[in-house]
Amino acid sequence: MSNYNPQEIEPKWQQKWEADGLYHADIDPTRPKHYALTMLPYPSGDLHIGHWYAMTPSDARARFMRMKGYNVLFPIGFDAFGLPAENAAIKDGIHPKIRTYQNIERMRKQLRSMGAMWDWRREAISSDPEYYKWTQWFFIQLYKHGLAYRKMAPVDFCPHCNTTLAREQVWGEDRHCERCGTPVIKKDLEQWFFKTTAYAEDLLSYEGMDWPERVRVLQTNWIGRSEGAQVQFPVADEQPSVTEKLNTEHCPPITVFTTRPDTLWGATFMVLAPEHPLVDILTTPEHKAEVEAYKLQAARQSDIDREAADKEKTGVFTGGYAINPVNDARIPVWIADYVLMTYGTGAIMAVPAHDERDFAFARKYGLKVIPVIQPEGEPLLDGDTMEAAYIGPGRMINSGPMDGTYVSGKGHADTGMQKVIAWLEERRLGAKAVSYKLRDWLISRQRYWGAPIPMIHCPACGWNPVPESDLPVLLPEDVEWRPTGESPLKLHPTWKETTCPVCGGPAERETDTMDTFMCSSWYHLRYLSPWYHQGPFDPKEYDYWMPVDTYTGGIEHATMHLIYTRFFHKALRDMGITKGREPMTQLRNQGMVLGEDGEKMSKSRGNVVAPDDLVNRYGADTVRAYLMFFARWDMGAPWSYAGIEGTARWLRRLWALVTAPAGPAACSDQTRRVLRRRVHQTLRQVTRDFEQFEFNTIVSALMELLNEMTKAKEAGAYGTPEWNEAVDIYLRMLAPVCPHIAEELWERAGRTYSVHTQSWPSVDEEAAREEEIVIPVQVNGKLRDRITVPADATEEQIQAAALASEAVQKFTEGKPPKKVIIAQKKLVSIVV
RNA sequence: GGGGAAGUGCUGGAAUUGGCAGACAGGCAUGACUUAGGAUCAUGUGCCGCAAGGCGUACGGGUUCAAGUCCCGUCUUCCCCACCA
Repeated sequence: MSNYNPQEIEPKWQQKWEADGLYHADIDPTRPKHYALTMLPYPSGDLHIGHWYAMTPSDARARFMRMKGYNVLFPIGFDAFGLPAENAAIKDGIHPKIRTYQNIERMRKQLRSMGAMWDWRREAISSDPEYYKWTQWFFIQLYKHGLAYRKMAPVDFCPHCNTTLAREQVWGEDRHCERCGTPVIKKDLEQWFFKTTAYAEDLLSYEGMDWPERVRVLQTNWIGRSEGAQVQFPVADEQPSVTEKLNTEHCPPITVFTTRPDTLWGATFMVLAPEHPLVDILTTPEHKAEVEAYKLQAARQSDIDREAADKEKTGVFTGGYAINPVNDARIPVWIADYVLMTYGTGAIMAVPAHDERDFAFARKYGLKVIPVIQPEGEPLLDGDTMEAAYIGPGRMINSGPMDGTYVSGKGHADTGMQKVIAWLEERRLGAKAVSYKLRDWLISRQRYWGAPIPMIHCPACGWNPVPESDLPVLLPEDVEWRPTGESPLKLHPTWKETTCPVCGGPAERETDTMDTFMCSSWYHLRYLSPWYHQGPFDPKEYDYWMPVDTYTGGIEHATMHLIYTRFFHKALRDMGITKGREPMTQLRNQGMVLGEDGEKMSKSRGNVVAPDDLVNRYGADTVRAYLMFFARWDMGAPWSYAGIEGTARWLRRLWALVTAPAGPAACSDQTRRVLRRRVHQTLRQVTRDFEQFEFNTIVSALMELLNEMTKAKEAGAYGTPEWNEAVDIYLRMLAPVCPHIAEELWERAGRTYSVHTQSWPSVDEEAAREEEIVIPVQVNGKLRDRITVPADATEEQIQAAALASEAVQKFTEGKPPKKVIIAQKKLVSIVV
């Protein structure tokens, strides 16, 4: 008998599986398919324990599904474009391409050490020209369908990374860069956007999707749908300045979005965002200086400063007036930075009596407060003496024709509200409207290491896409990296020079590259056929494998990648490129492995756990099993070196139990029956836990069964048919968790290669059934005894046995029971 | 300020969803084997109590024969969003 030596058996089996193509997934119409996808890694250099934590249970689940009879596709690749490689290049001069592909080579080796069932033939790398050719092609499709457009926009800009950031890449109260932690600044740039907002409504539906509630809530809040009305407020007093500036008699009305049209009669002033286009027109000469100063200050102010103001509202009067369309009241127009140009229409009607922010502003600047919603059973509200805005339900007052209408207050689009909207629509003063917080996706990045945006600008013909036959637009390799804030492609002497695809005249390429979330929005499609050249994917492969059945990854992508990829799928679907409502049917998120100190792992803290070291010391199987065992997968936990010993011990004991010889079989029928029962009970639980992604209890159930088997072996069960079945089923259950030791022991047990092509055993319910059951007996809610009865005992028999118990009689003190409850044969409860 | 998740031994965590709280591990203690052990095995390990027994799932109430699980309130921690009209 040899000792368990993972360093010997693991590479051996990995090589054999690879050589045999054991994990190749090919179209097979005779079997149901299962597309198991785990989020692809960024090639940072070394595989992190977090990658193991995310990927090995996903692999185990994919293996389980395969044994269940599914044709399982479990692919892998690299999200290889991105900032870190380029930032490193600026620092040490190593070309991002060289570094990235070196890292990929290194990480491939590390990934292989997991023993996962990846089909490496389907590997896709987003920085390969054959890959980003299609990323560019998708951009052009989106452009052609009006979903990509260019506009000047104030963007968040990281002065350290020298690039723009999407809204979701700006983190924290100090609004710092997701990658480097530097506080971001605002900058005005011409940028490319995708119209994600066109799909806001579609993205809010999760019909038919098995996604965690948590992710759905995060996405729903992120999309931020509000119902209300748009209302036009005409500008009052056509001033000479207005007609002059506009060259027309009439100034356009100020349009506002409100969720409280029922409070329209209480609108006593208006507030525009400082950037609002009507500000200049409305501002009177005597207020011009003040308004200009405020605008300048607001523009200069970073968002940090706005926060630091501790929500103290500031603003200035423009001197202009608007007319409240419902009651013709002449109301002043102010500007204030608490109104955001990026939400709604960039202008609000202020109803201080019923909105907290407007109330604070009105009190600060002495503006009128008119209550229009009266809470029932309360003294009449008085605008001069109110101490806070009233946002609750009540009846409309001071509202002319609407007086007496009941409304439910903030956040309720009730019938009262509908009535007001209908009234507005009848008079063409406004209309029902929906507003979203979601903004269009800014995809331009002023960086080198990304997919070039395939657009050409011609002085005569404007912007046009690169002809599809010219794709890919290749990244030049001879570039310089300088932290200038401009794309290195712009500084390249010749790269941007090209000809216009329309007129043939001299033209310039777009020098920005695409946000890497663009690359990762469709990688699950490239995996289908990375060898395919006629399109982004082979439709045959698509029709067989899509949609993704199980998608696993971190929750941090809830409002980024997971929204983008859904948008992408839906946009492509409407172009006839993809099919179905959604790209990923089921989603499961793992938690995070923290350092031993309970803090997030980081090099600077020195609490990083290197999986390579663990594999060298314990073997991949132990690391896999421990990562599944030591925490609830969806929760994560701090790492513990102490805990892994227990898992290592378990596999050593298993090895010894299966490989050590034993005497001839000589054991009771009872021992054999009990062994078989335990095996099938464990199988039942493990099957259920795999289905529900509860990996920690899979391992603990296998540990328990090993303890039972050890006892059975001591009782002489070795060599019996029950023993052989136990080993057989045990190794099959172990195979998804610890593929190497399962394969080795399977071979040593004399079974045919490979354990991984075996089917998942089915539970023999008859064998799993208990013959006798132990039922706890409570008297007045307190546990007093346990009785043992045959499993098929009737409730009457159980009750009789319970009442006959000495311990029970002692506590009932001879009194007749008032009530006896037998709960699903699990417990007897006696009340006296 | 809004939304969400969680709170169980010394530690990680179980509890088949209202039915024996603490499975399985780690740690610790005692013992065995050993020149040695980052090896192995055995036993014990929620708290109080000599015991009978009592008490125990953040805290306070409630529903129920029965509550870690359901309801109401409070506290703590973490995550996300945050002037969103």
